[in-house]
Amino acid sequence: SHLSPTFLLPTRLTPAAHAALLAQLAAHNVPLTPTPSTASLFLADINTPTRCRFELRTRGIMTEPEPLLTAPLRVVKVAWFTECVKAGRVLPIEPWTVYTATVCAVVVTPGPSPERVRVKETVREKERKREREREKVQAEEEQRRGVMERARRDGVRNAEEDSRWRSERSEYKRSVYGTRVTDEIIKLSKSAGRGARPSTPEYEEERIKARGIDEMPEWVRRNVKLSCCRSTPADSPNADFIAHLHTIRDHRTLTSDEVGIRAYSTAIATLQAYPYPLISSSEIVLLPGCNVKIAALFHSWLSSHTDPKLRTVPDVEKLKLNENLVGLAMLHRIWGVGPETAREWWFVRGWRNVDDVVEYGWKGLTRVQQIGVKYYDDFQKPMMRWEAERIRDIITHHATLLLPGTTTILAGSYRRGSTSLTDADLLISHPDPTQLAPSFLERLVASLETEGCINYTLRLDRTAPPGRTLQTAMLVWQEQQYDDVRLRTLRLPGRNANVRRRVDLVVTRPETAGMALMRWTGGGTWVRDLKTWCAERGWRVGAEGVWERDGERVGGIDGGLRREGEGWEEAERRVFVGMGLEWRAPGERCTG
DNA sequence: TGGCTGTACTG
DNA sequence: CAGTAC
DNA sequence: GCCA
Repeated sequence: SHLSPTFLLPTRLTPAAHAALLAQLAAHNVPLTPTPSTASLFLADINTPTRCRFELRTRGIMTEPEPLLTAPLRVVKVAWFTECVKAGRVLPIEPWTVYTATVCAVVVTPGPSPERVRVKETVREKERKREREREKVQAEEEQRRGVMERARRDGVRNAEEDSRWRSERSEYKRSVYGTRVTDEIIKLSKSAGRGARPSTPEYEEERIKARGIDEMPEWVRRNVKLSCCRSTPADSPNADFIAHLHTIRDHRTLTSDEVGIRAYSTAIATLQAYPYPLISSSEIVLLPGCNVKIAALFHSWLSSHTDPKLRTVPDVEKLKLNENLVGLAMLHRIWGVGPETAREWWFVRGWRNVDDVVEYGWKGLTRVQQIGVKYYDDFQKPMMRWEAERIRDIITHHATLLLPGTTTILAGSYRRGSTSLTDADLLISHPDPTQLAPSFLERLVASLETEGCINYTLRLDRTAPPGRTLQTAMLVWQEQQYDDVRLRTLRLPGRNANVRRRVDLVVTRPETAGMALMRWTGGGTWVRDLKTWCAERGWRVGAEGVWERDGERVGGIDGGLRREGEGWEEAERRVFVGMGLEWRAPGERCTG
């Protein structure tokens, strides 16, 4: 009661905890104020003054640090209050005070009010929780019924309902019966260990129909889980089914389900590496990174239709029709808009399309989001390989003017062989380590800007702390090729109709060229597994791809560009060797 | 039952 | 720190 | 969601 107007900052509090605390504060007659600008005491779960200042600033309250005795405003740990309650009396506030300050200005920001922030959190959390619950229920149901049980029952029912499946030599029939039998095998071999299979005569005939562990690729038999240790081509005989897993992973992305993203990425990478058309769900369970859930999805897909071209997974189709997800995906496609922002715009602000974003929120967007919105359409358009090559040639030209002897290579999906690209990743280096000044990237970007090739710099690593060997720039590119007719007849600068492209530049010192090339060639899961591979060996990847063990550089790994005319690929090859990995052509790293 | 690749910029 | 990107 |  003798306290000043108090505001509870919701930062880092769950909505439930926030609400509970508010109720508790009210119950103890703490004078709560609904507007932070009128408060002089803030309760918060924040540990640093810097963060306090930031939190207040986002609420339009500009502060300067001020000594405790004279400060009119202070931020205090929530724990102070809870301790007081526990002690049954008012404890000294000083030990819990994180930040003391004076207010220099209060700005009425057009941005979200604290209340909106709170609402935002609530909605977001609810959404996530709802998703989690839904999936948990679904998963439990899967477990309860059991893949095997379901496969068997469905197989029987289908066979009885439709005599076609019995009379025809349809692949479907074979697969259903194959499923039945091999599920038995899996059950046993999973528990008894790989390769342990029942050899009773009644299985002999059936085993021919479904692929057994002995007929699996070598990496399956060896249970190789990391995609960097096997070949993953771009084309898969199971592409149709894999596409459904992609849909689920996209959903997990939009709901910020990190674990789900990881799990489905692993499964996708495995199936993408699997060279045979899948016959049964039991076959899937043998694959590393795939288990009953993926098998259930496959079974669902397999039994959805006799015609492989028309097969679907009902649960996935529901996702595709979910208008919330469709909307979120659309907003998420804006460069600079991740899952959090997409959810806030869609659920809290109610923006339904990119035009809504422009109309109602333009001023509140970050700079890169504005650029992302501006070129929304262009950035969706795929780029042909020759375009990436042109970009490479132009940049190489400029780089060489700046520094003769510069060498470049296109990485990313271009190097993996994609025919259509979403961006161009260009690596730049020089065989002589003494030649690459820390400012090289900045000067190169400046040069390209002067030339008019670059519209915007989305991000640029400025001159780096000593020891950094690698710098990146993320750019918006537009080829300077004007409308010739207008230029000649009207003598006007024609309208440049060229599509804006995303271009990433990576300048690496020659010592780390091989590593950088690996990193930027991808794909995503491949690189992740590469890091896992190294972590399993006690190796660490430094920021610029320097390989260390206990602070020492790992012996034998030499991914440097050599002066003697050796190229990028050679450098990368030596990294493979040094890490004890078999060389994989870029086209075999298509982990999706 | 815990852990999941790892780093850097921006606001 | 949270969000985003590679 | 899968694995150790």
